[in-house]
Amino acid sequence: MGIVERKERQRESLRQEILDASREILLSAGYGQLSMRAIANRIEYSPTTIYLYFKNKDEILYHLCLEALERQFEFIRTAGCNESSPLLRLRATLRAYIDFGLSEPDRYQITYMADISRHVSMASILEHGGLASRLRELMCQRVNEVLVDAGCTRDVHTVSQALWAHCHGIVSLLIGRPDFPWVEREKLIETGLDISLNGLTRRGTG
Amino acid sequence: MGIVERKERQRESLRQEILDASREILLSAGYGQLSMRAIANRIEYSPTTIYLYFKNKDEILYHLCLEALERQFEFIRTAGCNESSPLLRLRATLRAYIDFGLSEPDRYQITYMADISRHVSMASILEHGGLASRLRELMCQRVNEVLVDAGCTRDVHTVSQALWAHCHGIVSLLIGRPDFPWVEREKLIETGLDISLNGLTRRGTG
Amino acid sequence: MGIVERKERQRESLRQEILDASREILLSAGYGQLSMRAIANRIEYSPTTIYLYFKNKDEILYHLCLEALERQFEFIRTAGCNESSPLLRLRATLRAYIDFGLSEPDRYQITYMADISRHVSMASILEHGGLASRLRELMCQRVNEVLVDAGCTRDVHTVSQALWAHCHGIVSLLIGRPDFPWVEREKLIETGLDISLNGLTRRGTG
Amino acid sequence: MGIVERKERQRESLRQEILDASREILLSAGYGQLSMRAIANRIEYSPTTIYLYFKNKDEILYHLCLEALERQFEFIRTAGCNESSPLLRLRATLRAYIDFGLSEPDRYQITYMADISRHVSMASILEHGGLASRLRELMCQRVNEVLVDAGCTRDVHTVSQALWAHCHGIVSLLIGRPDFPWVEREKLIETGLDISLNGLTRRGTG
DNA sequence: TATGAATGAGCATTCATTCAT
DNA sequence: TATGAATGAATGCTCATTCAT
Repeated sequence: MGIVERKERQRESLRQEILDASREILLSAGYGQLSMRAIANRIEYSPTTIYLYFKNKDEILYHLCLEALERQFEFIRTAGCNESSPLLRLRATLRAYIDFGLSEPDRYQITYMADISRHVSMASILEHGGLASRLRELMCQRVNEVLVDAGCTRDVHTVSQALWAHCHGIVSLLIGRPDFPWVEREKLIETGLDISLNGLTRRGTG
Repeated sequence: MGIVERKERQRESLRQEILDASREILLSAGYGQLSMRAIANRIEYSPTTIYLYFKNKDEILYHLCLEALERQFEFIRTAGCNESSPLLRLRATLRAYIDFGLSEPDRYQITYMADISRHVSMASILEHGGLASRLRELMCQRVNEVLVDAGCTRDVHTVSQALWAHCHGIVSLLIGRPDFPWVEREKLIETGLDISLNGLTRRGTG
Repeated sequence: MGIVERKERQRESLRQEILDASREILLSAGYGQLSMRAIANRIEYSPTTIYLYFKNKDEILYHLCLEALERQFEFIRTAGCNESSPLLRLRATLRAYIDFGLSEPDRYQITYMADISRHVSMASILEHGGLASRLRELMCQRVNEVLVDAGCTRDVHTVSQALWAHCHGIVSLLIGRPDFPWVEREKLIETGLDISLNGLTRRGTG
Repeated sequence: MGIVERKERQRESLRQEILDASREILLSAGYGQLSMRAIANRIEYSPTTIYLYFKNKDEILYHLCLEALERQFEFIRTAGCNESSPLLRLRATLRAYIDFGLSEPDRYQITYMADISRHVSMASILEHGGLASRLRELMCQRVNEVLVDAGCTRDVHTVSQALWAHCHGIVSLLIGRPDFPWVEREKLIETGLDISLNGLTRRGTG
């Protein structure tokens, strides 16, 4: 049955090539340039061939989102497991979130592209396999540990969302504005995390 | 010379109508729907007419960005001037940044839309009239006051950029993910600011 | 206002050219070959131009049907008015029906093309201006005169429909099977009418 | 040799399935929907397989026509053989023609579909096995009997063609315009035959 | 016998833009 | 100032067919 398997692998491989090509176009040239022809061009197949692997353009977008989310979850899931304190575990998780965005900027952005969410039911993706909610739970758990440990009474969901926002802000600006005169990237990230995490366990002003 | 002036005013008025129509389409339907015909339809003129006011579509986008930036600057500039302490002034400034984004989401997003920045030289916009740098300076000044006041030795640019990122994260997520189960908006914002500003003047972990 | 009128005429003229070209393609090459490109080719304009005159392909088909029906009605309406007897008037009307089909075979066939009726609401066309019902009424009236005159008790609607069918049979076969070894056309038509009309006023077998 | 025979039978069986599927699509959805993929879908084989049984789409159409004609001939051939008079035999033959069209509208229409005759050499079909000419001869023979019997001097070919046209008119209208407010079908058909046959043996006006 | 992979040609339609008026 | 006419280029998608297996 080696033949069947080889064919299977070939098929999967081209399918992945299509997704890769699409992602590359999406990020390098924008949603407006993501045409079936452009994809075909890049993978050096005819446009028709794409339809043998995906029903239509929207399905490509759907799987692009799905795949991006899966990668993100996998990347972040195990981060900080071995850290000794709740705060370090949380910090490692946030850092992993940022690192994923910076190391796979195309995949990161895809899940935030407005044009895509108009063509793909983001809801259906976000709930697929509970990926999104599992990520959210992971974050809440890490935050909760810290709050408990510090005897802090803040609402865990509020804090989680705020921290998510902070990290998203850093990633999306660094990715989206590459020409801006940023300070040294590592310093910016660590300072950002410092500020957020220092402030987390201290009595607030508001 | 009243006639010339009136004509000038009329001209300016239609020009503004075009920009308004474009911005509305951009936000309600997305960049993909922003066609010259769609704009023409909305202002109830022929598509050709638009070319009398703007050289081409990209020029519309350019002025859309410009105008958005001006509004943003105007909105933020005076915020917090009357506050009594450096920290409150900074907080007011950051809050104004967030409030602008939430009250004029269309204008806010325009300056961050990836599709647009591909058609418009963002650099030229950002430097136009020094708007961007003036905003940056304002922010740095506010941050500097706080750092000095607190005897904190952090780099002012690093902190400024981190805070900007935090605020941008909050705004862009709230705008971009309206369906997400956010905690109460006011609470999220204030908690976010608390965390950032509390952490700012405290000795960090990193 | 001469300019406006000239423009109006030009516009109407190209619109008609489009319809003519479409009809010609339809009949010479079949529905399957009726593409916007083919039409454009024939009128020597770009495909895009067609959309300035018709909203889409279906609208072209719709107007093609409409126009064909109008022509047919106009052609048949006055036939036989001056004839001296009811029978001669009916015969003239039927003959006009056949003659229309043979002299404008393309227009005749359009209203019977199955593929078209799948894209155009035939009902809406048939009832437009009551053209179809007016034609039906005309026919029934002519038939009724004959039946009354001959003291024949047949149902007028049944007879009308049967006669219509007979004429349609002659036209559609002569048009649709040009290569068949038909007897001399004039003889066939007149014999067909003879048979139908002779039998009409005679007591039937069934 | 049983194996060979079984294979032969299997082959013939799939071949027939293809024709059946094609005919069904043709009538239910129209020529425009008759694609190789649609056929393949319906017979639950791959599109490629069809090419093992038919050289191409046109060949399918060709055999569809052929088969339809054979069925029609078979249906009509024996009609009226037992009738006692020439007129009743002719009437039974015409009635059979109409009944075939109404009971197998798909097969009937196929031989008259304009789109098909563009892809299939109708001439070659009509002469295949002399089916068409044998049908014509049958009709002429039936007509001739009547004319002789009635001492009528009309040309037998002219009359045959006229009667064929009459019957075709009835069938094609009833099939092609199912939504038209027809009088009761049986009555329409019998009246049509009455008129045609009554008029046949009576001295004409033309 | 049967099929999956692949493709070139074609389709209806939309868009930004130009031109003459 | 404003527009109607026109177009070339592009888009997503379908189809009949071929080829290697």
